[in-house]
Amino acid sequence: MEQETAVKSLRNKEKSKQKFLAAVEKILHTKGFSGLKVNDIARTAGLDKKLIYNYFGGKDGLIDEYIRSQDFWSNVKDESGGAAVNDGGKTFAKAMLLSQFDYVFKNKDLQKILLWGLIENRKSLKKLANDREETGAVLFKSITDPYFGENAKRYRAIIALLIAGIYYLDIYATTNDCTFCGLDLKSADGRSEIENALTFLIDKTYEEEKREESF
Amino acid sequence: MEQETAVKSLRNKEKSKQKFLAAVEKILHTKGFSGLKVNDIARTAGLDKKLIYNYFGGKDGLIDEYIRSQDFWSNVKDESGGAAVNDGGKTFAKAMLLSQFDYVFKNKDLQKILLWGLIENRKSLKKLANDREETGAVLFKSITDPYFGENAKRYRAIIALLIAGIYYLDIYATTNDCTFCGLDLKSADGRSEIENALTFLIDKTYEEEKREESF
DNA sequence: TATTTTTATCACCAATTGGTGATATATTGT
DNA sequence: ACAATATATCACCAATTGGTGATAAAAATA
Repeated sequence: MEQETAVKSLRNKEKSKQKFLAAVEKILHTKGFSGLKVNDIARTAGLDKKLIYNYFGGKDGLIDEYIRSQDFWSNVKDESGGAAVNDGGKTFAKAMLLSQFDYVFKNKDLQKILLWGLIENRKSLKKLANDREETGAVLFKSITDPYFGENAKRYRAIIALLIAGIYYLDIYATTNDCTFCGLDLKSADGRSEIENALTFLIDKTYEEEKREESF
Repeated sequence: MEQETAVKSLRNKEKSKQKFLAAVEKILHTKGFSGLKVNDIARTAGLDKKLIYNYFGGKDGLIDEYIRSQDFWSNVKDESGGAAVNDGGKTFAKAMLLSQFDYVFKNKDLQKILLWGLIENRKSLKKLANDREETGAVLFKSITDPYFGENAKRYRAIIALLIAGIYYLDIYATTNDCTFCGLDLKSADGRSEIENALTFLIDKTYEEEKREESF
C-alpha cells in the first residue's frame, strides 16, 4: 500500500497535491481568482490537469481544499494573548483593530479571500466567515456584552463598522492608488491617521459607557 | 445624413447602442461582471456582437461607456440639499452616512461597481472613484477642515472608516446570508443597530471637538 | 523477475471565448 | 427608380475553456 517515508520517490501523490495547492496560491496572488483556470493551475504546478480531477474531484474541490488549508485568522487571533480584559475589552479591542488593519494590509492573499467572499457563494468561504464569527462571538459574549449591558448590540455594530471599514480600506489601498476621503492609504502618514481614528473611536465608545455605568 | 426624429425606424444606431448598454446592466445585475462576455451581451441585446466592435470599439469600450453612463452618486449627493452647515457639518455627515448606508444596500448595481473597483484596474472605474473623491473634497475643505482644525485629518479618517464600513457591510449583506459580528445585516433590527452606531460615533466625534474648541 | 497498483502523461473532445471579413438589408439622398 | 450609405447579420477563425478515456511509466508487491 503506502509507505510513511514516501518522500524521496519521484512520484508522490501528497507532494503533487501540495504542488497544486501552491499553484492555486501563486495564481491567486498574481492574477486573482478570475485567473484560476484548470489549465493554468496544471501548468503552474508542472503537472497534468487530469490529476486535479483524480485528487480533488475537480477545480472546485481543489480550490475548496486550498481555502481550508489556509488558516488566515491564526496569525491575528492571539495578538494580545491573555491581555488585561478587566477594562471591558477596551485595550483588547484597540489592539485587535490595529493589528487587523496592519495584518490585512500586508496579507494580500487574505484580501483576495475577503473579496472572494463578497462575490462568490462558495461553501468553504462561508465556513471561513463562520469561523471568524464564532471566535468573535466568544469575545462578545464573555467580555463586552456583559460590560455594555443594554448597549451591547450598539457596541457590536461599532466593531462591525470598524472591522468592515478596515477590510475595505486595506483592499482599496492595494488595488487602487487613488486616495480615499483625501487620505493616501498606502503612505505611513495616511495609515497612522486611520490608526489614530480607530483608537479615538474606541476611546470614545468606552468613555460613554463609563459614564453610563456610574449612574 | 441623420435625422432628429429617427425613432420609428427599425434600424437605429442610437437605439441599438442603448440596447447594448441595457444588456450590460442586465447581465451585471444577474451574473456579475464575470459574466460580461461579448457573446452573452450581444445575445441579451438581441443584436449581433459585431456591432459592439463597430459602435464601442470592443467589449472594454462598451463597459467603459456603461460605467460612464451611470451616475451612481447623483441620487445620494444632495440628500440634505443645503441643510444647516453651521454645526461643522455634523447633521450633514449624519444624514450622508445614513443615506449612503440605505442607498448602497438597495442599489445592487452600485455594489457591483464598488466591488469591481476593488478587483479590476479599469480607467472608467478610477474616474468614478475620483469623482467621489472630488465631491468629498469640496465638503471637507469648505466645512469640516476649518471646523476641526488640527484634527481635520483625523476627522477625515473617521469618515473614511465609516464610509468604507458601510460599503463593506452592505455588500456583505447582499452576497452573504451569514451574520457579521453577530448582527444580521439584512434584518431591520440589525440595520437599525448599525444606524445607531453611526449616529453615536458622529455625535462622539463632534462632542470631543466642541470641548477642544472651547479652550 | 513478473505482476499489480499507483502515479502521471497524452491525445482528444465539445463548448465557449474574443474577434473579423464578407455580405445582406434597410434607409437616405438624388 | 437609382445609387450611396448606414445598419445589421452571417459564417468563420484561432485560442482557450473544462473535462475524459486510453496509455505510459514508476513503485510496490508477489
